[in-house]
Amino acid sequence: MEPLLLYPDPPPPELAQALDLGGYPWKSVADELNAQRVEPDDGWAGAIICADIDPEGAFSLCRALRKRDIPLEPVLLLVSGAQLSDLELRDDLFDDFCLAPFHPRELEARLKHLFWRTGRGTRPELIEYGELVLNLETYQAACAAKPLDLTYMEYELLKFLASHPGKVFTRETLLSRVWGYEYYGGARTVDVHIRRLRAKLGEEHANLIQTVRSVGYRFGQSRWGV
Amino acid sequence: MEPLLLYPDPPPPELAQALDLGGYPWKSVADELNAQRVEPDDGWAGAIICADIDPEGAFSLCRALRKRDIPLEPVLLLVSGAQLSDLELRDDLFDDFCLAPFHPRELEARLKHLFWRTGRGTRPELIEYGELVLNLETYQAACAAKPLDLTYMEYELLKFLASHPGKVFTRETLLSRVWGYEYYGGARTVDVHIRRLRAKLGEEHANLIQTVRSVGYRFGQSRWGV
DNA sequence: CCCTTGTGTGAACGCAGGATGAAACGGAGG
DNA sequence: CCTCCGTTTCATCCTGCGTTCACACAAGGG
Repeated sequence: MEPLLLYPDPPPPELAQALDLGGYPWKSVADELNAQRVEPDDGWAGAIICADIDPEGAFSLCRALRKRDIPLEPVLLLVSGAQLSDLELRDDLFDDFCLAPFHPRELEARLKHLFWRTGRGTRPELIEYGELVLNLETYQAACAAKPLDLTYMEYELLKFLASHPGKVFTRETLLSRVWGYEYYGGARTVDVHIRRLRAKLGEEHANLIQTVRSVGYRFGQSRWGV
Repeated sequence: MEPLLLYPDPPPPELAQALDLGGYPWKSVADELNAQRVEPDDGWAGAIICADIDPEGAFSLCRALRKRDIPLEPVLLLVSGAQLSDLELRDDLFDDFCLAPFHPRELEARLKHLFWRTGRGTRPELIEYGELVLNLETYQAACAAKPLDLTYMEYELLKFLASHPGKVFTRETLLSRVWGYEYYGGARTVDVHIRRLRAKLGEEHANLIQTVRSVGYRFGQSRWGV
């Protein structure tokens, strides 16, 4: 995901913290010139402008962002309660605003709704390990940029293993955690699914799933290296 | 100025008071039927839906308002902090939201900004995906420049799927989001509608809707391709 | 070296979940 | 009241895939 543009530089610590916790990358800038210089190749994902410290600079930056050939959006404004009445005259400079001090979850909800409105969609939930990527929303998996056609149980098994890399699971544990607690069937079922997963991962990545003899299976490298 | 639609009936006293002080006329309604009965000749100016008391009724009213021939907008949602995480999947049901308890001036600022925004018609009236086009204003659909004759439920289902391309939905989710929360019927109903959609899309585009076995259905491809 | 134990391999079975066809239901309009 | 059309439900068929087995192979221990 492209980073968000933040103003001022440095941004308020609680803002930076909220974005970091939410997993949103960001860069802070001091003015429009600075913004152009550090702009990533793919452009900004949006902007969060903090207007309660330096309103003048904030609004002038908003104006500059909007005057670009491709206006930067969405723009989320952080304002204090005392500034609410000033917003009316600047409706065109921002897409949404949030009262400071804000609750991190309100900020995230506003970001998500803004991204939805502006058509950028929300970030998909992903599990990544090396070249392997699992998209939890679309139930799709890919390895080395090549999509894997996994069945339901294969996907669930791989998802469970990949979300605990390095950890060894016995067949019984896998059966109870992936198949369900009340499951009662042969433990060799796990073997077969592991086999099919390895086959679909391809020879090159089959070693992502390792056998730990007389114990079970492990995804990825152990912490001590192999 | 036309009145605002308020929910529930009676509305929270602090909401009514804030609007009265701001000089905004309003009428409160108990449901969509009620809303149609007391609707003024010139229509509503917008809606403020309080969702922290009765979320079910609130969201179902939102949906009804959006499904009108001329969707009611703007819709401002009042939510409690605990509901923030629920908003993500209902992005299409409202235009802005405000945390309760709210400051009267924040509410007014949001209203003003909403009126400004909607006055310029920023709401997307088209959904496009590949050769498929949905015109939300005329309730018409076309695929490969050929018009599709869809029934109401078919259109609603396709609209919902196409506005979340790539994402997988279970039948239960589809029933609750497209048919409505209070819907209680067999899940196979979804299958039949999917079948008809695929048939009307034609053999060439039937694969726009994919079956994810033992999970549900997905519209379109993910960004990795198939 | 054999024996035991544990895992990889190939193939077959059987069932659940989805597709399909058709009939019943219900509301709107004439 | 009847008819039409959209929706829902039911019954049936079919396929994918999860499960199981039998066997071959590898590892480790005495």
